[in-house]
Amino acid sequence: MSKGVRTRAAILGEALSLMSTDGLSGLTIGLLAERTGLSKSGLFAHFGSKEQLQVAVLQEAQACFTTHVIRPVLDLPRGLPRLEAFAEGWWAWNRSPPFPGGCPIQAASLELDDRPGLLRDEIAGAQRRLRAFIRQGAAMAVTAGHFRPGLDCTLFAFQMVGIAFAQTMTCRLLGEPEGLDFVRRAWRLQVEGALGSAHNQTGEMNHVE
Amino acid sequence: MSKGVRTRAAILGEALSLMSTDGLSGLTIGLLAERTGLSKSGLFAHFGSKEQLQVAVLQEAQACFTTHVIRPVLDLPRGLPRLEAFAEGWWAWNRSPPFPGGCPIQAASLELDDRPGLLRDEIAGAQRRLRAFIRQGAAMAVTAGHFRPGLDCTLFAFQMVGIAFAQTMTCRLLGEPEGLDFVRRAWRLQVEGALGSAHNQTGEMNHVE
DNA sequence: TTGACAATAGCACGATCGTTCGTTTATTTT
DNA sequence: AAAATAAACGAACGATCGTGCTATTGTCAA
Repeated sequence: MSKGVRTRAAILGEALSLMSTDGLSGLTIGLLAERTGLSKSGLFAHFGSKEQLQVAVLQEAQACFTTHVIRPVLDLPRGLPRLEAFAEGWWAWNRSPPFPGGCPIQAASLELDDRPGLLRDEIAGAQRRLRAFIRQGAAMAVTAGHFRPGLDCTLFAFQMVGIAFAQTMTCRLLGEPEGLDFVRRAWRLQVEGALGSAHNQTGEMNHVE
Repeated sequence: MSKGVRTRAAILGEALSLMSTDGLSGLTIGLLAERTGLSKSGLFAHFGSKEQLQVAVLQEAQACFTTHVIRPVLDLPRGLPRLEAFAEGWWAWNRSPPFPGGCPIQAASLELDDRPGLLRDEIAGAQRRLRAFIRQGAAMAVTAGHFRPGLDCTLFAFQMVGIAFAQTMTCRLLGEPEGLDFVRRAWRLQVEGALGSAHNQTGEMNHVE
């Protein structure tokens, strides 16, 4: 591993921290150079432009998410077990990601949604891949007989994304300690609504007399 | 209405548009002065500091939301009718608010969640009030017998906020035209899960044989 | 160990940032 | 209409922004 890639990695790590608290627009070359102990121009040479730096940071954020949340659950059996583990891992990531601030991808999603360009394409791709992962996870649960046939897995992914956003708002913006409870209960309701008919007798939602 | 308040209102209107596309951090005094046809210093004098300008813009955004979404539904009967109308109004607001970009409050919620200060307090207050409105709306539906007794109205609000965020991501970032369908179906599932037992026989979720 | 090359520093640039100040122009009140 | 006050301007400030250059330093293979 040559010197170049090593410092580049260090820069990206520091950039992730900075971006998690100050957002993509708060990620400034001067500030980043100061925190990494490099000169502005020395740091700049690694990326060639601000936009390429931003793209690199977004990709680094995705890689970090994959390492911390996605990869660990791939060892688990397909279907509900993997999906449940992923959910728990995701909630943990959202509450306390390996950065001082919140999840950079979530923040960037709302920051960039009205500004077409390379950056929005990058973040949109990330969100599409995440949704596809959830959708496929739900589909596996259907195949395995955990979830009922005919479940709309795309809608399932949509709902799960919503829970994640609501969690960030509750836990980070409002700082409510019981936020994680709501997340788990909302998720439980969603899962119970998707279960096969064999398991559909339990849960808060069923008040059929 | 004196001259001062009139131009101040014009400034805030333009500021809302600018903020909806470029975020709070993209709301710059120079740019705003250019768009309103004022000089930088002339505009600046209206607020005294950048932070006070930002606070004023956040408050203006709340007032706008109240006018467009909250107030119209207060004429409707309490309980489910009002709640349903609010939902439809909110989805419409999220998809196409009266600004060129997306909902500024949603964007600011994720932009500011890690930066304590006046601005975060302002936006956190806005979100708390919104949640309280939803919670009370659900509570009225319980009182009216539309929703089942014992419904957790706080959780209900949490879930609804999640749907709204997921909608913004789907419709604005990903640009999927069918996004509104998912919103409505997710909302329908949530409502059906909250109905009183008299209505609980219908809907996608019930596959009890 | 030296020569080739990658990595970093230093400096300067035009632009824009938020902010202050003194002045001038509009508006309102007397 | 004149006096008093409010509103807007123009110019400048130090700071920082992203981005070019030209050196200088460091790293790695021959």
